[in-house]
Amino acid sequence: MSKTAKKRLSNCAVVYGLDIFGDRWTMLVLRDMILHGKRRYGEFLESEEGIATNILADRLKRLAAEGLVTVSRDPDNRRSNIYTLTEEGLSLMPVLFEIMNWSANYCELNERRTLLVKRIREDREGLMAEIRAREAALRNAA
Amino acid sequence: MSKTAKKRLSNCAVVYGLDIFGDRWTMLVLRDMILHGKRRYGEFLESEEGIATNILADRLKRLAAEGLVTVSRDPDNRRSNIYTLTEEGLSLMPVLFEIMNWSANYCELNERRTLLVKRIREDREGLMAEIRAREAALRNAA
DNA sequence: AAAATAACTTGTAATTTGCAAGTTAAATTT
DNA sequence: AAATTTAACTTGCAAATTACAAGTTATTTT
Repeated sequence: MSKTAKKRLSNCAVVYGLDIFGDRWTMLVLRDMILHGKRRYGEFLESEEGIATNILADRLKRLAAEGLVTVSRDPDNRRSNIYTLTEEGLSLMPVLFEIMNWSANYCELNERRTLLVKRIREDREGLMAEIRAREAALRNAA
Repeated sequence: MSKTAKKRLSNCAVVYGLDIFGDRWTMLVLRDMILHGKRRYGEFLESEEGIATNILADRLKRLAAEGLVTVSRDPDNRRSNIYTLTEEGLSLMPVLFEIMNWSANYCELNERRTLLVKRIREDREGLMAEIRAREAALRNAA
């Protein structure tokens, strides 16, 4: 039995979640999709953390395999893939926001990020609704 | 500049948090401390995921270095170290609970774990208060 | 004094990550 | 139509990390 399958059988919610999205690079891709609306391979490459191309390809493949994103060809530019968050992916927003909320107590953020954390703390539901509306609009435009 | 220092300067709250506690084994140690009240090296080794001894030692050292736990000698058995959550460590409960909440939508849990998630969803503040009271009692007993 | 316990450390094989160059399909330019 | 550029990867390989198994050290128990 593969390591992944064995771990799935542990039946622990923390293990389950960590195996699906807990990887550092996976979380950063999800951040870029959720917070910045990024959808294309090249956009993820532009993030300041400098992810390697083989790692990005691998993580996108895993996200799709796990059902957190869907992949489709851009009909206007068939060289491009478009990655879109599913409901399962979007429902990770609370996890992402709690990570940010915690970190904001302990690290120094620039003004833009400080405002984002303020919004998470004061109007988290509103922010989530905005992000969902943005994703719905993107899906309908396709 | 070391990789860790370089990443700290990214000033992103998600990166910051992931670098401190995002590692899979670190999260599992935190789970054992928060949910199960584990405090000793041998107790962490007993978890069903089967962490390697060198990895456990490394993660406990990092948690202490980052200020999420403190280490002290058990005065009654000086072979033992006692690991205790700090406020910084305890304040990760929302992150842990959101991971569990998310996972419970997608994986099958046994009855005990299902009840725990139910409690997180229905009385998260009560559960957090209980855990904090337990940790305070442990600190006072020392 | 000898044996057992608790918490590691060490050496090393296996696996993963990350770098840099290369490949393929599709679009654009010449 | 051919050549070049673009977008998204794949590949080979070095470096780093993980995990296994045995060993070490300090302390307690017998």
